[in-house]
Amino acid sequence: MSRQKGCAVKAEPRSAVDDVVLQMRELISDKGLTVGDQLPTERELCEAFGASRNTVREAMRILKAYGVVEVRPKVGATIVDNRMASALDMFSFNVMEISRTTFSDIQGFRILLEVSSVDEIFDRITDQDIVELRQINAGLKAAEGKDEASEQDFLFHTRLIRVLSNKAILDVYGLMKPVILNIMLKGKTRHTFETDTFSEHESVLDALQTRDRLAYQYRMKTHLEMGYAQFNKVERFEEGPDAQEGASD
Amino acid sequence: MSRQKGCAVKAEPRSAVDDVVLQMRELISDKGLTVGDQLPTERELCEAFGASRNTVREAMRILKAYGVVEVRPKVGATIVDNRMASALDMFSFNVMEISRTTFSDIQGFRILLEVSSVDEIFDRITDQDIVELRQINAGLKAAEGKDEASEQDFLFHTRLIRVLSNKAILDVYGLMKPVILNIMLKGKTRHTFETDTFSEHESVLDALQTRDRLAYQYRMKTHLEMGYAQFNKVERFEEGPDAQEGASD
DNA sequence: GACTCTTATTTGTAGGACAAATAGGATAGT
DNA sequence: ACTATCCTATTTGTCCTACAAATAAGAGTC
Repeated sequence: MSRQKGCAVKAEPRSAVDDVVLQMRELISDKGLTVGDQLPTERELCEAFGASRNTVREAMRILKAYGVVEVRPKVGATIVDNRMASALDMFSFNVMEISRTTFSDIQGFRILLEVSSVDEIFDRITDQDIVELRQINAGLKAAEGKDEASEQDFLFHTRLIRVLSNKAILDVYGLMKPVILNIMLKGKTRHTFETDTFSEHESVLDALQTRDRLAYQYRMKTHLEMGYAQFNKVERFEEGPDAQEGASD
Repeated sequence: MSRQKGCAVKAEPRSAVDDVVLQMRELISDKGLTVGDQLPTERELCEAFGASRNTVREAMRILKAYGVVEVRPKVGATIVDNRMASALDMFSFNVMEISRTTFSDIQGFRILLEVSSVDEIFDRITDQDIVELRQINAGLKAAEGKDEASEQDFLFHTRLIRVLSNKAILDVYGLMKPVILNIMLKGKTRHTFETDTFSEHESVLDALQTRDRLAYQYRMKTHLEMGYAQFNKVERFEEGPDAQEGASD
């Protein structure tokens, strides 16, 4: 009933939810809130904006979808910046788009990211990182089946990428996960993971540990191309593995 | 009271709203719905998914925020594709400083992609590519305003990336477009584009033409870091060499 | 047959209730 | 005195009902 509320100043025929979103944006910039800061509780926002809780919640959903806030029970809304991840997610709506992308593109992308970033990686990697990478690789060797092994394989590479401390790249990796897992599984057996993949990873880690750039680049590139070669051998140009895809991410 | 998570399909500890979003995505891809098609009414979705209307509405808000659906009273939800506009909107949020990390991440990503891919680029680039790149750069110089100039700037870099013939990388570039445009616009004037940016591009092209790898890498890296420096100059927040609180997550 | 009006349906908003999660204080044990 | 555990108050998550606003479709009128 009190739908007409005090906003007579600029009472556009905007929806109440959009109105609240706008007021929240103003609140954020007016108070100079940044990442890590908290927003008022839902009920406080209701009072402040003269809107019902439903309306405030729908507005909050928009901000969440934008990757601008994160909400936890009891704690409330915290300002974050996950917009890149949100953007990727919203464009992954056509999962088919990226899935149909030829596998070789993804693999070429990975070679670029993991091999060419050698300088950054060497600058940043710590002994602790290498310890954890070896643990993950041990987990790969101990994996029960192909699926678990490929998960560990993927984890190994994302853990490596993580040392770049670049969330955008990590997000992209997450987006490509379904495709990458597919590549990893193609033409491999559990035994392959346990032997070849494992030792390839180990040799990469050795190069990392001794800070041997050339060895790292050569071994990592060979490793990645190996997987791709395996893939080509089996698949040969066939396409369409979307049947069993579950998007577990 | 019927909050017992009726979906026994795969009862993950996901929120009900996220669950509905997922089911809607499945519905869309299962039925092969595309732009212009209608979704069932809210109440039908409630029944279909066993969720309350509020939950369905919040899920719908997410899809709306993603620019995937459009809702009109009485008519219902129509599938659209305004994702690019939504992306732009969500990155227009940066009245706040929350973008610093994102910006540096993206810029680091670009350096990795455009500088480190030098071998691939040199292998593949043709004279025709360089001709077109010079045309685009001429367009940059002739641009009317900042916005048009930044578009040309972006086009220049995507055209360069295009020679990699890697759709995955190109797609990722497309996704990052809103952020990249933002970076380009920060601390630049139309004049800056016309002089500095233009000549930096030209020197990069010269290096490409003469196949001078070192010069290419140096110039491109400098060019990209220049943009980032401009950005920092405006923000005026970066002090220490690396104040990374990269405690992961 | 064309126009206007009513109606039924659907979305938009409000407000209340309860469950679930949890931060922070209260309490008990050593 | 200090730690560990439990309790409570607060906050988000979900469901429900009710009504207003918008509007497509059909009924009624000229």
